[in-house]
Parts: sequence; C-alpha cells; structure tokens
Amino acid sequence: METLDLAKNTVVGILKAGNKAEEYLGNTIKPHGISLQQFNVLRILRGRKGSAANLKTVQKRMIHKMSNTTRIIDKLIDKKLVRRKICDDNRRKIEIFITEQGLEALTKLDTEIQNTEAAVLQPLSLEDQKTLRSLLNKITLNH
Amino acid sequence: METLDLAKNTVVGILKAGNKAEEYLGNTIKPHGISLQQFNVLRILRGRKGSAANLKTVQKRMIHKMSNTTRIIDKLIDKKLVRRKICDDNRRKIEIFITEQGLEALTKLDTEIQNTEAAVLQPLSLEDQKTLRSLLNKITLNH
DNA sequence: TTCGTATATTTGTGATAACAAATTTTGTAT
DNA sequence: ATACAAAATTTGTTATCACAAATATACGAA
Repeated sequence: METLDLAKNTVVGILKAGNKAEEYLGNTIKPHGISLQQFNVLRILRGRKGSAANLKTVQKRMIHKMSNTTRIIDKLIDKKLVRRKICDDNRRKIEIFITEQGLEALTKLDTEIQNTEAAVLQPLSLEDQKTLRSLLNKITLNH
Repeated sequence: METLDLAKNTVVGILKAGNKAEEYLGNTIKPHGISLQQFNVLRILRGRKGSAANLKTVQKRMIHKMSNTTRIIDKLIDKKLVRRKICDDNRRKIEIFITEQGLEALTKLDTEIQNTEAAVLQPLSLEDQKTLRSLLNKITLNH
C-alpha cells in the first residue's frame, strides 16, 4: 500500500522540489534583470575561468536543455554580461566568454543565491543534504 | 571543500532531476495530445473520485503553481476530458469534474507513466526511493 | 441599501518555451 | 573541383508561462 505508489510519489516529490527551487531562485534573480536560465549560463561560463565555451558545450551543461541557447546568449550580450566570438579554426563554432561585468553581476548575486539555497534546504540537516545530493546524482548521472 | 558547495550542488541536483523527470514524463504524455500540466490536473481530479474540485483547490495542488489554471482547464474541456460547472452556492466558484473520457485517457496512460517513473528512478533501490521521497517531502512540506 | 473589501476566476500582455526547418560551414568521397 | 552528408548554430512558429490588471460575486458594516 505504501510501496504501491512509491515511485509515483517520489517522482512527484522530485517535480515539486524542482519547482520550489526554481521559484525561489527565480525570485532571487529576477530583480537583477536576468532569468534563471541566463543565470545558469553565466555560472557555467564563470566555471570555465576565462577559457571560452562554445554553444554546444554550454547547451550540454544547461539544466534546461533545449535549443534556444542562441537567444539566451543574445540577451546576455544585450546586457553586456557575455561576449561572442566566432571560433577561428572552425567557423561553425561560436565561442562564448563571460565579461568583467558578467563576473561582477554574479559576485553581487552570490550571497543572495547562497541564502536562497539555504532557505530551500533549510528543513534538511547537512547529513540529509549529502544523502539527497548523492541520490539525485544517481538519477541524473547520464543525462 | 566538499561541504563548501554542498547546498549549491544539492539544489542543482534538484533542478536537474526535476528537469529530467519533466522531460521523460512529457515525452510519454505528449503523443497522447496532452501536456504534463494538463495530465497533472487530470490526476488531481481523478484523485477526488468523482467529487468536484474548484479551481482554487486544483491550483493549490498543482505542481507548477501559476495563474493559468483557467486556460489549462479550457484545453482539457476542448478535449472533452473535463467538465466545468458554476457552483450553486457560490457563483464565484467553478467546479471541475473529470469526464468518463478523461478517466479512460488516464487509464490508457497509467502503465506508460509507471514505466517512465521506473525508468527515471531506475538507478535507485526501493530503499533509496523511500529515503529520497522522505527528504524531498521535507523540502516541499509547506509549499 | 450602498460602500468597501475580500474571494474566485478570467483575460491581456510580453517573455520564454518547445520543436522543426533553415542556414552556414566543414569534411569526405567521387 | 563537385556533390553530399554531417555538425553547429540560427531562425520561424506556435504554444505556454508569469505577471498584472480586470471582472464578477459575496459578505459585512454603516
């Protein structure tokens, strides 16, 4: 009886938690004039420490994988947070860099985001968080 | 070092898992001509076993909480999966019922959805799933 | 009754999503 | 070279989303 709906309830739990996290993060980021997806792209680029990323790579690492990466980058470029350059050796590829201004924007957001993350995870002990992270990683391992 | 990014990684894990679940479920449901959100509303209505639900109630139980419930219901009505009726005692309220056709549609989907849920959770043992469900429930308790 | 406020739903809107088709460039075989 | 297929990105289109404002109804107080 309890295990009958285990998978269903677990999946619904995943969806609900994902939605709560999106909502909280979105609300934190929105006042800064960027969307959650744009923010995630910025973080991906920062993670590369100055070295360029081509669109394909960014797309692979994006949480929401879809084909509008171009337009997300476009908006970040409008805001001068990111720079685009056609790759020299392969002109099909586009290299994306985060700008100084982009790094500054992220820095400003870092504390707020940390607080938001803490708020979402507030009901969980550190041990719980580790367990959760590990279980979720199993799910998304080859995604 | 490991715990430094614990919260961040856990939240990213939540987002990624949520996205994978949405993608898988969406792909399962789409060929049947309804969206994930529409499907969830149908399931909420079925869960009420014939008794009506007003819009507000549906909205509260929806995973994606936003104010387009009216339009989601509209689409389900177009497909004859759901019926709408103005509440007698309070004409502000709208009562929503799932139709026979709606129940049949869900029945047809049930097995497929179960398979999809199993596919998403495949890397997890039953014990893991219980743990995960419990941890996620803590997060979304009062959402 | 009339006014004000709260509740429930609907609608308008601009932004973003998914999906497919088009474009550009590259590499390979003939 | 030329033609063809693959790869990377872009663009078009339609549907959906988030948010705010509008509508409709109910309820309580003056």
